[in-house]
Amino acid sequence: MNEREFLLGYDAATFPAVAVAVDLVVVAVIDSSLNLLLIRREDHPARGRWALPGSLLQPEETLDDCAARTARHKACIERARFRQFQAFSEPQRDPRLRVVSIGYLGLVTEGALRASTTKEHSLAILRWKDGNVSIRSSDNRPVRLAFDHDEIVNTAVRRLRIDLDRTTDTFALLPEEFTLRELQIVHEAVRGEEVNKPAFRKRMLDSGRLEPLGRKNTGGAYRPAELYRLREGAQ
Amino acid sequence: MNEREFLLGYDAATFPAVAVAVDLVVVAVIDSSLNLLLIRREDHPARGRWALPGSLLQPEETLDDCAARTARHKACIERARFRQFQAFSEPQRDPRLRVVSIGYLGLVTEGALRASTTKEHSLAILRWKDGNVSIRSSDNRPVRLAFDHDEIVNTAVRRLRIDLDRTTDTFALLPEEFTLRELQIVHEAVRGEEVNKPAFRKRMLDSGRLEPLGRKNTGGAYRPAELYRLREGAQ
DNA sequence: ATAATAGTGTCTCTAAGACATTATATT
DNA sequence: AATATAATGTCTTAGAGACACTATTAT
Repeated sequence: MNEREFLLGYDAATFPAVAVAVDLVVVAVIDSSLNLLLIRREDHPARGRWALPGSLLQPEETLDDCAARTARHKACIERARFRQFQAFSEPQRDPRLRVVSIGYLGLVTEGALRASTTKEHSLAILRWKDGNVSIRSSDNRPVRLAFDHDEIVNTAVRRLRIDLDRTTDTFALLPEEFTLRELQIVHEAVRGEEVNKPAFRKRMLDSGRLEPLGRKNTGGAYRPAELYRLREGAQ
Repeated sequence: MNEREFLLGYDAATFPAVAVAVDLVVVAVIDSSLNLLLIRREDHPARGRWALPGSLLQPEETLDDCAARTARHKACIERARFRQFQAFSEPQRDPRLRVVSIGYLGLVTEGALRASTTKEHSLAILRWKDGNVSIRSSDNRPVRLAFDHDEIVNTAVRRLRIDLDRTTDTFALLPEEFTLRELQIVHEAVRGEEVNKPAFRKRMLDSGRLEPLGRKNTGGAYRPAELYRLREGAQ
């Protein structure tokens, strides 16, 4: 029997029944803090609770495709880049059926997050609290998400912090043109602590990632700051 | 309808048919190089090719459980800690059926890897080659693994390098008691480049991760080296 | 004694933190 | 002119790389 004959006779129905899903952690920096997009569950289970936007993986799509589709349809996010960070597989994590969920992190600008917060959406604030991420509502009350989504958010923000200097993903939290002060605020929000200004500026300017635009941000109060953008092809 | 009633009536058979699997990247350092455990495929598809040890996720187990089970049954590895690093989801990556595979990295000692290399197993050598990982047989010929396992290995070794200083996982590549020179060789193998000796020693000793044992490795040739072990609870 | 490896000292360079100072626009 | 923020300068400290040197033990 050659490989072709084998495949023709293979019974694809004999594998264990598992569903695969994607859950999105969509984050922006607003008022110097990380903000998280939540969606209210309209149906059981956990009806009425806040949760991460998610979808089941469809037969013809990759996980990246599924994340992009979920962002479009459930989070009104069109252009963000989503990155896989971890799979969650506790057998009872979804009471309906066995779902292995792949967590995806998407970083967007404040404007994009505000634009995608509709009636059934909400924003929560993420703060570092002795080594963990605490999720709070805008009136500073703790929020407990549906399913294991608290854990998914925790893992996502840890990964975000690890990748802060290692990749250029973090720049997706800023508009195309930004000032060094805005970049510093983003770093402070991700790290959960203040950053030394001269050292930060030197490090960023020496990194080769920034392209000065030779223009300043008009419209702000007091002295305007130089504008930069992420250099094309920067690692 | 409350949540309990909803769940009783929920038809779990309506989700898209996907199988979930785990693939193991089992690595040790032998002769100053990263070595990878491979298993020969006995059945179609890709019969006769070298592949990573893998299994389908069973209904009652987590992905971590599945990785441990696969290590026991398909790689003769009992005690290693496996860490998830990425999910692979190209729809055609397995010709039999839709399989989303979660890559797991396990670091073991040279002795453990040699002990688990049976008749149907083989070792390949991993080398950094201008930004990618090249997989070669012991006689230095390139090896092409089954399915997308080349890509899985590549991703695993990148992750290993990222986590080299960030976690204490790397110490699993060494026996319980080791010398600083052996630790340096492990770091050089993972990074794919040489390391400055005095700086490396200072950095390791200052890290607080090492506990000197006050003994030396007897039996070696020439001057014996101080023995250390990973300090309990070290981050 | 010799050889080979273990381990250290010194110098230099770079990066970061602390803190103060200068610069520049808006009010 | 006053003010709030942008941007830089200086000093210090810590860590890493280069290179040479000393130390120790098997042969």
